[in-house]
Amino acid sequence: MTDTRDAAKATAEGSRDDGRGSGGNSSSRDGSGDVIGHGTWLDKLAYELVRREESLGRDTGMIIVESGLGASGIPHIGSLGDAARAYGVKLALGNLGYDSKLVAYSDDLDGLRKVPDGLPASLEEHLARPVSLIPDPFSCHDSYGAHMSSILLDGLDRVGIEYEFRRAYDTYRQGLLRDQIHAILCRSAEIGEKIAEMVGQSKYQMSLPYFPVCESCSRLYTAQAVSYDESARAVSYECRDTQMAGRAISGCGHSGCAKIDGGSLGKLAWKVEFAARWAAFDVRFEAYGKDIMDSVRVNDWVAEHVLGYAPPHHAKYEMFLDKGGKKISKSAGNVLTAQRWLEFGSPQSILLLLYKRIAGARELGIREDVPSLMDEFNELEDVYFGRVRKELRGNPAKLAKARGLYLYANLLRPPERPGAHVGYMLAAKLARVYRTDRARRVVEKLLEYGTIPEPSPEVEELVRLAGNYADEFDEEGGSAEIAVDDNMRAALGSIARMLDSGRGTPDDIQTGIYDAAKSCGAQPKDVFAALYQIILGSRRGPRLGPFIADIGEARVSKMITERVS
RNA sequence: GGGUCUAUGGCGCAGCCAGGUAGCGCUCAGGACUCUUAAUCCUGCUGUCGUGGGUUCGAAUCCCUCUAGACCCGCCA
Repeated sequence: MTDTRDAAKATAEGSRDDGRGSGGNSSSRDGSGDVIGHGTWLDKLAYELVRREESLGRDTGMIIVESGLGASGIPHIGSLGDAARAYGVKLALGNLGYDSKLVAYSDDLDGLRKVPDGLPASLEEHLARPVSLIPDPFSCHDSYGAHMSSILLDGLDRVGIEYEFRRAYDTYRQGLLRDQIHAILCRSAEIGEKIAEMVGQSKYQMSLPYFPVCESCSRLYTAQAVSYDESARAVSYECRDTQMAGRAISGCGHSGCAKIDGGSLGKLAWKVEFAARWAAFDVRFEAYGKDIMDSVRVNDWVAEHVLGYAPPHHAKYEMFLDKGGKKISKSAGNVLTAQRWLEFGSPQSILLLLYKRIAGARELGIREDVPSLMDEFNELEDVYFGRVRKELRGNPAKLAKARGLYLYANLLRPPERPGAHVGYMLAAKLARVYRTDRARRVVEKLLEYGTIPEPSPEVEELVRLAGNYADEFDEEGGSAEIAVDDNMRAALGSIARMLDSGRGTPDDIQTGIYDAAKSCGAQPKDVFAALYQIILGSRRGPRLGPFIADIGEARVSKMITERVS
């Protein structure tokens, strides 16, 4: 890594940012080189990309990064990840001094191959039709495809990602890919051979890598392109029965001729479509999931050798898995959408998840990951604002990376000062106790504890999120066992009676508990622990006197009685 | 058949993609503090960083081998 000082770096130095993140740009002590940008994988990727563009001699005036959005199923958090990471590269490029923008491209001309679980079976009749021609089963958008895309776009909007939206439907209708389609179809035989050689798929040795939409029944895939007329720039096809996702789909028998310039509807096969788009839109970066690795390899070859366009720089990522280690399915049952995450976690927590790293698989669950990412964001904020954790002190590269990660999680627009840091689980626990008038009462408690100096909208938002978490993932803590011996029983009984008399100040209650424990020969420590167990389901908790006064003496008395008798 | 990822104290994980003292959370055990701010603090659980090689002054980290598990692709897009 001795070659990291060059023009790109110099440009990066010149760019003005917040003035803090660049503080880590000093040599690391092993002398292996300077930190690039903000020291994260995004910066490294952007740097590599720029170097490559320069060696290719391409213009870097406006670098397009692209993300493809599936529109055939409910978009899960992995789809958001593809776009968010591409946007991260755009930000890193900007930080290095290059203009860049994200194109979000909806594959809304893809055919519906399978009705996702949880959606009406009436969609069956539309199988193999382009999703942009299928009516929206929820009747709120122009089409099925538009409905699905809108869910993802809403997610992007809510985390603050900016993009230029494009659709396959418009792209083909406007004939934007006509030259690329022509070039590909003219050399389809050679491409078919190459695909067979590269990935073992023999299909395109027999048929053209282009799917017209049958003008009679408006289905894709059944309409099989049999020949291409180079001068007319049209494919002739026959609509035949075919197999799709393991089931038979009937063709209508229609024979037709489809122009490739937008006059007729149709699309390229995936194995060659990316290449056409990259060349037409001048895409310089596109991330991809490992499930389409083969397609990307073929597309790279097609771009390079058929279209004469050096393919974009890539980054491969693993799928997000759910906690069982299964791929997150697109069926409605367990889809982890951005919207669902945002019920419990902040936009920054989602971005932190996606920007933290790209390599490696990860199992993802809201219950486990939202609290830790929410807290991790606070830790990074502390690092960024100078309360450096000691293990980072001796390592400038890692310090820069931590700060950089914070910056990206804020989309490079960090706040002026750190927010109030409240542990997520603490907020959730308090929210679990105070279910009515939650925001006000939890904030009151936090003030009382000295956790926060004053109420703020951010804290209220945290309470709202943590409250949703508490409601959704309510741990029935009452099930834990308490060792109740005779002394303990007597003490708890005595406390219950005291609470029933109901005239205690918080201090009276606190003292009363202690006295009851001692007079019954029980360890106060154990009695307190038992009470926490009964009330909160945990071994510890807030100071009990004020706490019990807060939630109601009668209620606590009842909880004790129910538990001990 | 092809490919990718994962393997780190009792449990769960971070660190790896930019090599530099093996860390965090939880749990458990013991101790300090004669009622506890969500108490706090101390100590311990003696980690062959899956195996075997290689590169390096130095490897959990980079390269190769092997083992086990998971996932993806297999003529759908």
